[in-house]
Amino acid sequence: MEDAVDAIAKQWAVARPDLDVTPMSVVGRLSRASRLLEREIKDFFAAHNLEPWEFDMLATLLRSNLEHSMCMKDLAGSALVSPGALTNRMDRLVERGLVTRYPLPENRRMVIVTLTPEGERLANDLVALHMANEAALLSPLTAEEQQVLATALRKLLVSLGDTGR
Amino acid sequence: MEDAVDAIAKQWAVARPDLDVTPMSVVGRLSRASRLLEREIKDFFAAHNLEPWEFDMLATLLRSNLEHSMCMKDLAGSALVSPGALTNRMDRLVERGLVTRYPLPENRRMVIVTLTPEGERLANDLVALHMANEAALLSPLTAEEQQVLATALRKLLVSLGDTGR
DNA sequence: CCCAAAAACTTCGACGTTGAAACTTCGAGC
DNA sequence: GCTCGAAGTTTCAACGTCGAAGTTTTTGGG
Repeated sequence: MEDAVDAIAKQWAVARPDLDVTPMSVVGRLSRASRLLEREIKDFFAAHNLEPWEFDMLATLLRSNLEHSMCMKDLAGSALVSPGALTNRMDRLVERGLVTRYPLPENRRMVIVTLTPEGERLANDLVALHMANEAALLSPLTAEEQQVLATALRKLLVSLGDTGR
Repeated sequence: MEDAVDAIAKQWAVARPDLDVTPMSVVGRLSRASRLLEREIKDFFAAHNLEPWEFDMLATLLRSNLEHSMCMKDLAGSALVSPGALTNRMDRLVERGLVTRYPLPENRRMVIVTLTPEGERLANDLVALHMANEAALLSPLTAEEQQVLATALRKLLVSLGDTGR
């Protein structure tokens, strides 16, 4: 079956037959799939009165295995956002009572963010539901297809420098 | 080799061994890869004094094969953005002299956007360079790996309803 | 010691997007 | 012919992001 990117490729074949549009058939699909999945995920979290980025931050802290704490810099790197955006995000989570934020005594340049009990409970409850929702979104693909996707994307990510440090 | 998502999966294995995080290993990689590719592409267009969305709009018009014209609604659908965002984008492209915009005489509800000669020239010049840049970004993957990626993503996109109409 | 550079975070203005409300134009039924 | 609803676009406020400049704290060489 055809998707929107196939339609686009056909148009290029007429408008610019000299071009090889293979790269776009990968990059374009990556971009569109990511965009559409984010929409679905946003709807899912909206049903739980949460923004996707809010869950993302809580889940990152939950899995950190260090008293559910991280410094701002590592949180920003993990979420692929700028430091300024991170400050803004944490302002809101502190306000909602889901995390605490205070300077590290040994090095007061650093600010440590920690899950509150309420934040921890919320993250623990939602992570399972979130995985189930993602599994449902991917269910049209077989397990092998998902595996192949993950393997190819891992190689691409490594080449883009996304090696968790 | 390991990527950032592998590191995240390992953390979950400690924090929540009851969870199957396979879905995240696909969705997470899709999201990160898309994000990182967009960064690279943004840098590429910045070197040509253009925003990625500006090129996206020009290229969409260029390949439309209908006098390089489209109505606002179809442009918004093609770019996966809201109608309000489309109005904003076209305001800027008109201002830069890259497109014209006027109501369709037969149905004055519709607004038709058309490439100017300058917009057409710019799009034609950049599309080839853009494809070459994308090809370079994907070059760590073999042709077969790229093919496998495209095929799996097509299936996913169709299941998400992204069938160019 | 001291001063300069580096590191971590915050602040701030510019920008683009979303989503809802408003506006205009068209079409279908009475 | 009117009217009501639908379709296409624009407007607008709220929101989140980026990137650069600014602040505070730490480190290291002289």
